This record gives sequence, C-alpha cells and structure tokens, in this order.
Amino acid sequence: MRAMRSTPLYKEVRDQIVQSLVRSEWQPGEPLPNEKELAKRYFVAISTVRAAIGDLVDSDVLVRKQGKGTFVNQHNFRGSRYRFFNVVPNRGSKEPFNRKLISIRKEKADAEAIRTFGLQTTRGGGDLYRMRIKLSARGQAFAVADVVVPIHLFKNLDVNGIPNGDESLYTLYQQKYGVNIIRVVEQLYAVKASSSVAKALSLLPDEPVLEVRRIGYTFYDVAVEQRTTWIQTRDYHYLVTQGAPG
Amino acid sequence: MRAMRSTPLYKEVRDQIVQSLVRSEWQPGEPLPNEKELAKRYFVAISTVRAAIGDLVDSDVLVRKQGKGTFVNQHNFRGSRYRFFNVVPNRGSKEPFNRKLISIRKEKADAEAIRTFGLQTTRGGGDLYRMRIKLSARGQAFAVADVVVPIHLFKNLDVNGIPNGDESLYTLYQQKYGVNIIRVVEQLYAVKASSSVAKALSLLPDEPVLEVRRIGYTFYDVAVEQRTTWIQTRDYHYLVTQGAPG
DNA sequence: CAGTGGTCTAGACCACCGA
DNA sequence: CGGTGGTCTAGACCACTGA
Repeated sequence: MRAMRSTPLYKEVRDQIVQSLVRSEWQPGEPLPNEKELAKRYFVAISTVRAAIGDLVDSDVLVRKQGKGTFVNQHNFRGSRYRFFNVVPNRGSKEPFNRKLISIRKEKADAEAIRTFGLQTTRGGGDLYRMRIKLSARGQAFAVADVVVPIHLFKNLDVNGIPNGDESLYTLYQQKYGVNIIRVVEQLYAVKASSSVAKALSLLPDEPVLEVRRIGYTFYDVAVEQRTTWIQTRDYHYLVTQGAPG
Repeated sequence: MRAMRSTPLYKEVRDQIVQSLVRSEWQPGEPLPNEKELAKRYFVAISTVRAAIGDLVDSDVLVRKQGKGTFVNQHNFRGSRYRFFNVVPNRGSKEPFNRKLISIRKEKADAEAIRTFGLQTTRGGGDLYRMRIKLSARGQAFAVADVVVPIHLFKNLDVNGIPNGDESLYTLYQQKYGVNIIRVVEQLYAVKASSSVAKALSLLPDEPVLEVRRIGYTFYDVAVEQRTTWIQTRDYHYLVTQGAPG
C-alpha cells in the first residue's frame, strides 16, 4: 500500500522527464527510452508513464510516433510550418521565406528587461543582445523584428552565431544554446509604421502595420526572449485558430 | 474476441456523444450521465469512456468537474472570460463590456457567403442576416463588428432576438438557436479606419485599427458565422497565447 | 454520507515501422 | 521479424462535492 501523496504520481513522473530535458539528457529530435523502460525506471505502471508523456505531448514538448518511439520535439525546419509563426500570405499557400540579420549589439538592460527576464542588475558589461531581423519572401520584405535575449543564456552570440537562412531562430536557440522556447504570449496592435519600418517594408510612412509584441518562455515559465515584430498586412496576415473540429 | 475495427472504439464513443449533443439530448450547462453509466450504455470499459470524454474536454466541448460530473460546456457568461474573445485593455485587468446592436437586416447571399456557408442559392427572399454591433467599456466604444449568419439556422431573428447586454453573442446562439460555435479561424490585418469605423470608435480618419476577419464553425466543421471586427489598439490589444507552461 | 470524477495498476492484443 | 506506441479491459482506491 502506498502512502498518500500530495501530487499525482504521473505528474511527478512528468516533472522527472522535464528535469531530464532541462539537463539535456535527451536532445531535441532524439527518442526517449521506450515506455516499458520508463515504467521500470520510475517504478510505476506503463499507463502512468503514458499519462505523463501524454501531458508533455499536449504541451508540444514531446511527440509520439507509432512504431518508432517518443521524441523530444524539434522546432520545425525549413519547408514545414514554423511553430509559433502565424504569418501567412493572403493568397497562395504558405511559402518559404528568408531571415536576415540586420544588426546585433550588446545593451544594458532597462527596467522593462530586468522585469521580464528577472535579471540581476549589478554587472558592468551589457546584459542583453538586441538584434534586428528582416523576413522576406520572393525577394520582398514583409516583416522586420527587434529581438532581445539575455546574455547569460546566449554566451558568445555574434553575427556568426545567427546565420541568415530559412530556419526559425528558435531552432538555433535550441541547437546552439540548448534554449527551448515552449510557450509564447503575444500582444497585437495596429500602428502607423515608423519611418525605419516603412522603409524596410517598402511602405508609405504612416501606413498601418501589425505590431506583435512577444515574450517567449522556456520550462517553468522562465522568460528568455522578447521580440517586437512589424508586419505589413497588405500581402500577409496573422492567422489565429481556436478550438478543434468536433 | 472482438472483430478488427477500422476506427478506435473510444473515437466511436466520442462520436456517439457528439451525436447526442447535436440532437440536444444534453443541453449546454447540463451534466452527462456519469462515466459508469456511459460505459454501460455503450458497452465499453470505463477507461474507454474516459478517453472519449478526454478528447471532447481537450476540444472544449465538455468540462469535467471532480465530484460533480461532466458537463456540456457553456459559453461564458458575464464576468468570466469570454471564449474566443481575445481583446483586453492595455492597462488594468479585464473589465466587463457592453454589446449593442446597431442595425440588422436581411440580405441576399453573395458569392463569398455562398461559399463559406455552402448555401443553396435558389431561394427568393434573403439568405442572410447582417448585423452591426458595437462593443464598449466604461462608456467608450472600443470595437465595432459586422456579423453575418445564414437565415436557415437563425429563423425569426430580429432586434428582440439580440438584446443588448454583456453576454457573448455565442451564448445567445447557443441558448436561443441551439447553435454551438466550437471553433473559429481568424485573419488579422492592420488597416486604416474607414470613416464609419473611425466615427464609431472616436478615432481620427485613417488612424490604424486592427481588422479581425473571423469564421465560426460548429460540429463537423460547418461554418455558421462570419464576422469582421475593427478594434482600436490605442487602449486595447489582441492577446494570443501559444503553448502551455512546461 | 453517497456519488462523482481522478488516479493507478497489471495485464492483453493491435497497428505500425524498419531491418 | 522484433520493437515501438495505440487501444482496451476490469478492476481498485483516492479526493472532491453537496446534501
């Protein structure tokens, strides 16, 4: 007979698995041990392991592939859809796009950054990296973004650490720095394009653009990225789907 | 020994439950029979019923309340958060707002409406209702919307069928017409306010506003509402959360 | 207190995958 | 073919709810 427990067993197992992910015991794209082994490892029934894994599949941390195994989710690569990327062309299907780094520099954290990242503010040098990114498709820029990340998670980031290309920044975070963004919160505004944004997007000044202010979180709801994106919505729009087909 | 089945048993049970919902055997807010009874009714194990219910809970059709029962989800009432309503004030917490019907009229369906609603176009009279709605908080309008629904689902809709108030339109659809919207798809654009929108929202003409084009679906992905909302994002924004805390 | 959903077990057989 | 996750059973005890 087992003593009464404060938290359900399967949640403890789930947290153990998350611990292993945080420790990078299993890398993105790699399979976990099979369910029977995990059951032995944690001294629980296989159904309990399945409940734990089910939770992590629901929150997109793991993916199950029948006949193959359970894998650490990898943020999508070129071709397939980008996770958390909701900008699509108004007509025509989803198309590949190009990401280009315009600039990068170190910065001292301001009050807002200290708050969102929970930084200690006593250090001498810069606390943050700030990047300017441009996204384009078919040779035409459709969005620019300002990306801010704390230095302590992205040591030695520089231009070479952020190659241009067509994969998501989050893929880079994951592969080069072990930073997994598993949750984002975005605030959307319609604003007039600033002169620099208008220029980058080939818009008339004061033309409306969609401003998306995002904060990205990793495990345990720790904020690790703050970005603001400006999108021209003449040829593109932001897509939101809520609810699942019944 | 059971014969091989093409679809999993729990999915068949899930579809049976959906059937009952479509037939309104259980009304929104009402409890379903308990899990043991459902297991008897469908001749399956209780875990299979739980898997079926789990699916419907995941897609927000049902809600489980420990110690009480499993209920047909009811679109939220005043005070609590509205489902599918993602507009929140920039500062301060979520606040109650007022919905006001500005106008309503019958219309012949155009090509777009015929496509989205899959209408037969041979009838003589109007095929659609078109409503203009205004949303305000603290006496100040922050959004206006154009709502289009097919007549055949909303017979005898008129001004009295759409009282002003602070509950969601979807609550009305559900309670008065048995129409459950369980999924919405939205396209977001930043546009210049038209003169009528600017006037309604107390903006200067050509000021940027957020345009949200939504299609609402009921069971089996049948489209039942099309609406366009214009939101002023000086005092409000549109909130998107993706992913769950790990 | 009785009734509900929540958790958990220890099995079984199935469908899928790749060598 | 062996190994994986997917489905399913028939129970058990727990925690929560409301009368």
